[in-house]
Amino acid sequence: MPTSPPLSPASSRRERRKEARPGELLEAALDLFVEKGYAATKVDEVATRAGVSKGTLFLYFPSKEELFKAVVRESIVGRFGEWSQELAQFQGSTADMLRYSFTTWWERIGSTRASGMTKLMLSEAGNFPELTQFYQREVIEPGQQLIRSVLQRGIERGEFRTVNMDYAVYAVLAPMIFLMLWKHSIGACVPDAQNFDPEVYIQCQVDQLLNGLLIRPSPSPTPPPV
Amino acid sequence: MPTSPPLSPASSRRERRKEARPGELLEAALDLFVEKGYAATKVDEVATRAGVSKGTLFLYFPSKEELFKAVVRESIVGRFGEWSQELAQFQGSTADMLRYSFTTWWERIGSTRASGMTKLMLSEAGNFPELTQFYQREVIEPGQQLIRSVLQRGIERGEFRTVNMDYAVYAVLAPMIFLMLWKHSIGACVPDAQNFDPEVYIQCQVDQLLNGLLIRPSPSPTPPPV
Amino acid sequence: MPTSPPLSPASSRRERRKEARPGELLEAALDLFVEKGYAATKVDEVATRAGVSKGTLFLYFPSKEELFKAVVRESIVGRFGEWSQELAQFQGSTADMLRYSFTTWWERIGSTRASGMTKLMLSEAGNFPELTQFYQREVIEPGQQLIRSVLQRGIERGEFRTVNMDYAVYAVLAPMIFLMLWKHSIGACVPDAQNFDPEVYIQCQVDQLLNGLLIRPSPSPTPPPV
Amino acid sequence: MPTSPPLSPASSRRERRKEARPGELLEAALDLFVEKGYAATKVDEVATRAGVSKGTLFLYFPSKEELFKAVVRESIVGRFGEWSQELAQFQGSTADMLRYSFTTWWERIGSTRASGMTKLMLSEAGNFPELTQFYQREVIEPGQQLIRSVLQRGIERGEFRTVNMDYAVYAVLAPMIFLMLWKHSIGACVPDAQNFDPEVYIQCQVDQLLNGLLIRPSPSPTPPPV
DNA sequence: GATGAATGAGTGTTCATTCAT
DNA sequence: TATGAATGAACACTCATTCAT
Repeated sequence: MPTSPPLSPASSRRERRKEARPGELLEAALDLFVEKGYAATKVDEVATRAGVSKGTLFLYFPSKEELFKAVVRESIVGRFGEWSQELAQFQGSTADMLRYSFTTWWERIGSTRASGMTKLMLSEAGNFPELTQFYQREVIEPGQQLIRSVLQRGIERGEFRTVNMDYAVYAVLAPMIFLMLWKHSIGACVPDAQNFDPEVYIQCQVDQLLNGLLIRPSPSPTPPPV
Repeated sequence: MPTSPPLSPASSRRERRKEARPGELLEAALDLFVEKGYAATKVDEVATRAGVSKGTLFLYFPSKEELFKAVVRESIVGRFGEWSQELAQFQGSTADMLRYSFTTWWERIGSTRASGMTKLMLSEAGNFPELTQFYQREVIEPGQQLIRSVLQRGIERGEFRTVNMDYAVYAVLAPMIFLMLWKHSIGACVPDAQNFDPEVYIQCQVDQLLNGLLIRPSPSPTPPPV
Repeated sequence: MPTSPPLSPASSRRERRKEARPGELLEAALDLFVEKGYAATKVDEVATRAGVSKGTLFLYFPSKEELFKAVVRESIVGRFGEWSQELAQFQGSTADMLRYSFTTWWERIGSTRASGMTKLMLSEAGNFPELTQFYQREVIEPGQQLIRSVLQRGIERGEFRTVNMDYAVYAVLAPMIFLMLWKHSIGACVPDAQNFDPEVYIQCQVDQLLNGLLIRPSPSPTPPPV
Repeated sequence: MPTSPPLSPASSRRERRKEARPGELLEAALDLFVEKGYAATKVDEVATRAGVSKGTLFLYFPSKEELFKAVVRESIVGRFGEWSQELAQFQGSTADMLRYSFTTWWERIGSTRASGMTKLMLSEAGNFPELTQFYQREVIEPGQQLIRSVLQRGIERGEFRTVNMDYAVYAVLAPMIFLMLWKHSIGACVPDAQNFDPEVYIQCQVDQLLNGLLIRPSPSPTPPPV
């Protein structure tokens, strides 16, 4: 080819951008879906925010619905594997382990945009049943498994009471889900709810989770070593 | 004509229907909003389900948005007064009181369609800022107050630990919100989540709430009388 | 009849009102049609302003269109007969006669609601062809005839130039129509057009009509008596 | 293929259409607005007549109201500049100048569809207050200024009587407005009004405007040179 | 006669999706 | 590959008209 080869950085930038297109679109879509919900998000807006035309969006995603599904799939944290390993190697009391779990969850998920995704997923579950099942399979189930393993450890090591495992999981899950939901609904709208501090919330929830409400003879937050 | 005369004119079919219209429409709207979400619910469908024409709906509600607001108001607001009185007169331990609160909440709200509206309200919060503030003011705030009063009683009577009240409220609220959310999202889509029993869930949550996870010297769920 | 005869004024009032219904409706309709035009006037509003229900309106007028036609027909001033007689007996110069015509037209038509009717008729002419023809026959034609007779008198008495009668009529008509139109369009919207005085306008138009723009040797507004 | 290649890409059918769209839509809208009035004109019909779909119309005009405004702006505004210059350079008597003004007005506005828009604008003035003010500012005011300048010239050169300028303007304006109104209302509906010749009308109006009705010593249409 | 609840065809407007360039 | 002009099916909402009471 006698024409000039793509030496110019502009050209390479373009190439890079080209490959990055779907990612940029997913980013933009994630933001908007989280911010406004599925129906209120316009593909036009997604494309514009991603810096491409509406037509281009449909080059990569055959429909708005597929775009949404892709966003959910893409933004799902597949980090349960490493997380699981991390916890497997955890040294120390299970109470500390639980506390650590909550803290790292907040750092890695709760405080990031991924939490918005979860809220969105839960909100739209009814309209995307297959997606919901996918989500259940890929996120919920592994997540619950992780929680279960922590609880199991606590029980086996004689630190935790022997609770009904099937439902105890929710005692751990609920505060997390609640926090994600709250942040993206009431918390984002009602101004005087702004002096709600997520990190304090988490500390209180863990404390509550471990110690319960009732006065106990030995009031130490962490139980005495057996 | 010897046949029964229309004794009470108010009981004529037309008249009765007229008075019932708003209620029937709210019923239909409640069903559909809960089932499909705000955007996916068409006013046509609401009207049809209520057995009237589209025009009639607009006779009673000036817009879809107002219809939604009316459903929210109707389906959630207003029972806090009697509830509050009920609890004020409660005899017995605060643990029992808490258990009672959860149970009646489930009977009156959690297990009804109102829970679907709560889920929807939280999902759509961002799209209806004024409604969200109304909801915060009329529902959330009174609800939290109720919870607070129970916790306060427990602490004052020496039954509960002295916890950070501002955040302890969420330890009670979160399981409820979670349950409503769960029922209407994952729970409604994932078939094998069907062996999830809300009543067991509630019992477990209350138990957990009171006793915490950690082993305690006296393992009785309700503490021995001091 | 043992029941009380309708002696009460309330009853007679009602009866009177009943007979007056169509008139009240026409009044209200005239006001609203003039104010907002045909399309922007809602039958609901007409009925409400007339103090009856929408259904009642349709008892007297089979459709909005017929109501409009009735309004036009009703509000037409059938006073051309007496007017014609009045002018036939006029003593004095035809210039004075013209001036008198303008003045009385303003008093009887131009300054009254009837002028709004004319504006309305002209605005909606295209959408009500049959009505327009009726209007032409009942209003325009007699009106032009009246103007023609004045001009004719002026010419025959040697006061007016011999002008093309078919078109000279419009020189008299145009200022009147213009005034009616202006009042109800620009004049009603543009605030700074408020220092427009219709009576001065009329005086100027008559003066102009008689004397023209060009300088003339004898500059007296009214010509010297022959 | 030996057939002519698309030499200029801009001339491709699609491209050319694109650029022509707003114009075609304005044309169609102008026709329909003039023919049926604002309310009776359906955007569907406008689009169809312009050969596009309804959606396309909203690509170029955000609402029916804006379309209407655009038609008004397009069809009437903007020729005052050149007109003003033309008249400033006019040589000859002011009577001739006035006659010339009427003639060119008829050629450029009166006889075109723009006159229909003027009529519509005046009819709908009350329903579009902001548009009416715009119209007043952009059309009426400059137009009156033009007329005023002609009259001023006549007076200053000693050709015209010293008339009340504020109202004399209407003596020139009224015949024009009347003609536009007449053409599109009575004139378009009443068949026997068809032997009304606008050009004769204009000649007569100018003659009348200059000479008035009254007999004058020197009956020459144009005054003798001073 | 009078009501006003009910209707449903019709209207402006939106927006995901297509496709010629 | 990327564009953006074009589409048309849908939707919320209106309002003249009907009719049981």
